[in-house]
Amino acid sequence: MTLERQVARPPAQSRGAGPAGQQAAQQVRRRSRREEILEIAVGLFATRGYHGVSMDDIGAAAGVTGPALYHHFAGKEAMLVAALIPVSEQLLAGGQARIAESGGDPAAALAALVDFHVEFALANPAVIALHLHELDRLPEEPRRQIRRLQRLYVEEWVGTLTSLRGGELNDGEARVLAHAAFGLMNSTPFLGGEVDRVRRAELLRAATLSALQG
Amino acid sequence: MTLERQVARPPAQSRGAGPAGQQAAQQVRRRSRREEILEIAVGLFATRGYHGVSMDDIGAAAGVTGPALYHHFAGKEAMLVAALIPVSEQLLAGGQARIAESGGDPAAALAALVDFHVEFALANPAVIALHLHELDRLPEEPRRQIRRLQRLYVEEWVGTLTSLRGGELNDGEARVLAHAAFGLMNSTPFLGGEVDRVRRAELLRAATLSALQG
DNA sequence: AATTTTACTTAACGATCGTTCATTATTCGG
DNA sequence: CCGAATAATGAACGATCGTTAAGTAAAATT
Repeated sequence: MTLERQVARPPAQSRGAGPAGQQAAQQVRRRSRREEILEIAVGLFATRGYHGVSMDDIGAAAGVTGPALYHHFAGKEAMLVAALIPVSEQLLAGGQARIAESGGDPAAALAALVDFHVEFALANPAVIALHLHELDRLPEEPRRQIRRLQRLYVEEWVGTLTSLRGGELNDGEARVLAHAAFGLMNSTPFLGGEVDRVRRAELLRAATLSALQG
Repeated sequence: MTLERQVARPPAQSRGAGPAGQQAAQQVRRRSRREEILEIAVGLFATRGYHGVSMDDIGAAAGVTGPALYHHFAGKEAMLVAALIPVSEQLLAGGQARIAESGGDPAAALAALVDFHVEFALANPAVIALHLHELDRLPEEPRRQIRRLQRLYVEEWVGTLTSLRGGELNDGEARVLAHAAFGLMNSTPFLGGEVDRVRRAELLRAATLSALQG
């Protein structure tokens, strides 16, 4: 009843419990333990919701107790922030880079944006879901920072769309279409297998481009 | 510190506290109190998450204390079920009706489905958001029932899509596109005003049809 | 007018949660 | 070999949560 926790972390016990943590200390610690725990927490948050997961749950999934997490994160909210901020930054940076590489051609920029976002969503379904669902669980300060990054990313899309269809769309309408495109491309975490990943990317790319080009 | 709750329910005090609940007892109870409370709860669930809202919160928003809610619902989970089941039923029934009215023409059926879903999403943004985010917070029994209804609704779309593009799409691929279309059309709760509702519906309809017709 | 029903209140319960604390074991630089 | 640093443990805290229970007052019913 009290000690049925260490389920994850395959060979485990390299720290703490076991008699000795001997071999391959550098290889096994390929990623810092902090990032390892963060990835586990993101998965739990994504499937059961931020409030639906306790610190003990996260610890158990990582092979430790709940309080042990406080050696890596200031608290539960800090884990959510640490998961969400890099996503917003990567999306914004990636979007800006794709536009810059398109040399002023709006059609090429849009295609590059769609390509980038579809790949990102397929590669990080859990974080995308978190970003969509759990942003409001954060306190003012970090939430505003994330929303600022999100807004900048959206504006990259809005600018590209108005360059392409400025005659028929004002900024507000382009924003509606941008969010619609995100909804379309971010639908990918909601379906497991059944269709090959490459084919799925192809379908989503084509559908998004059709939706945005009128 | 103890009695700062009755904020909502405009004239209020027709029951309980006040000296007398005199006029228009039939008109004011246009909807049953149960549905009134349910609508308030859905709004809170949608914006702050199921676990982010307490029974006391819901009660306070409805002008009563938390335990008073147990006269209308068996518990918190029962409120979520009562909110989600009718949505699934209405979507399925509406989708089947639109297809039946299209007399075997797949193109007309798809247009009718898109029209119906866009109108539904624009009319019920909070319930749509709930349906997307909080389904996993339910216990097995009602969750399975809702998922069954959802699946049947999706299959209506899949059938229509394969009738229309059967040469290029198998069932799994059509399912990916159907979910993508839902993501697109359900993006509407994520943007307040700025664009007129009629125009928004027009943009979403056109984008969805373009996305699905290849 | 008496009685049942409905809607609500306050108080309290057991459980769970995020977090802190004191302690212990392991790793590593000098 | 020693001592600081790191990582984790079990116990415990205050707070909050969903829920139950007992009692009250107005509305509906008879």
